[in-house]
Amino acid sequence: MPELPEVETIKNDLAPLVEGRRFVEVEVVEPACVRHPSPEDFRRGLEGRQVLRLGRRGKYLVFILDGAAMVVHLKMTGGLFLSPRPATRASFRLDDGTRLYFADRRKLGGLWLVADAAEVVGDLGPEPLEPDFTPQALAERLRGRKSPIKALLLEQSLLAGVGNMYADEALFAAGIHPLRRGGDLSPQEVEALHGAIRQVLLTGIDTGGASVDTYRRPDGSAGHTHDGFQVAHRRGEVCPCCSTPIQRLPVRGRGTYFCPRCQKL
DNA sequence: CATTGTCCCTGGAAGC
DNA sequence: TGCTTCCAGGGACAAT
Repeated sequence: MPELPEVETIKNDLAPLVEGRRFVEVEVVEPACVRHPSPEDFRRGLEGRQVLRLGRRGKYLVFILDGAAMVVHLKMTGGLFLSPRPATRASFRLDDGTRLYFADRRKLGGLWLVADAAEVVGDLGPEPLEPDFTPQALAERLRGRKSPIKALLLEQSLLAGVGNMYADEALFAAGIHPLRRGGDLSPQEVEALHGAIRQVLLTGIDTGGASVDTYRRPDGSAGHTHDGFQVAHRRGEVCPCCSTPIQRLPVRGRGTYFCPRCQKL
């Protein structure tokens, strides 16, 4: 399930292959995956367009083109690959013969072709790895919020790019119970959480992303981040710090893993 | 605006 | 064994 580190890894893998290249042929296999404009206009609008830069905003991958942007969201099971894959929903050929395949088993992901990427990613919160994401900025966004901190960390308008796995890892690293009210965290706890968020995301990028489900890098290889997970998706295992069994509890319908001893309510 | 619930989608797991 | 049901969860959207 691609979150910020997985999308960043895909971006870093693909950037040297696509930057400066031109789309020469686009095939839409599953029209429903094209969110804007119509599949036919998407194909026509993309062909001939040059990729100036490959970027990322939150969990969105952004192809910055000459006069437009193609935005990709992988949701749960989407991926971009350099060779044919099962469940390919769209494919792209570049002017040097490179091919890209957008595959997505569950069809939840989407593609957009827009004049300005902000039309799709405009409502996202701050980038957690940018300098403007400070402990104070996080505290300000949590102020007055009564929802469980776990639910708030998943709000992309509050903070861009954190998903279920990294939210659990960050809360564990900060020693904060997932059901604590966001607005009730002390300044010290907010600072610890801020540092933990950045640390787990940077570790994720360093280790190629977490292949707990269908996530693979563009060349088909798996990431290694999940090998280092402390609690996320470790159902039935024990806390690496105190050996207490890891608990799983649904928070707003999302499976949440934590250590009841290291993360007290 | 804040909060909560529903829906989309498919394959693997669990249950009968 | 074979069938049915449940569940995973990002995020848009609707309801309150």
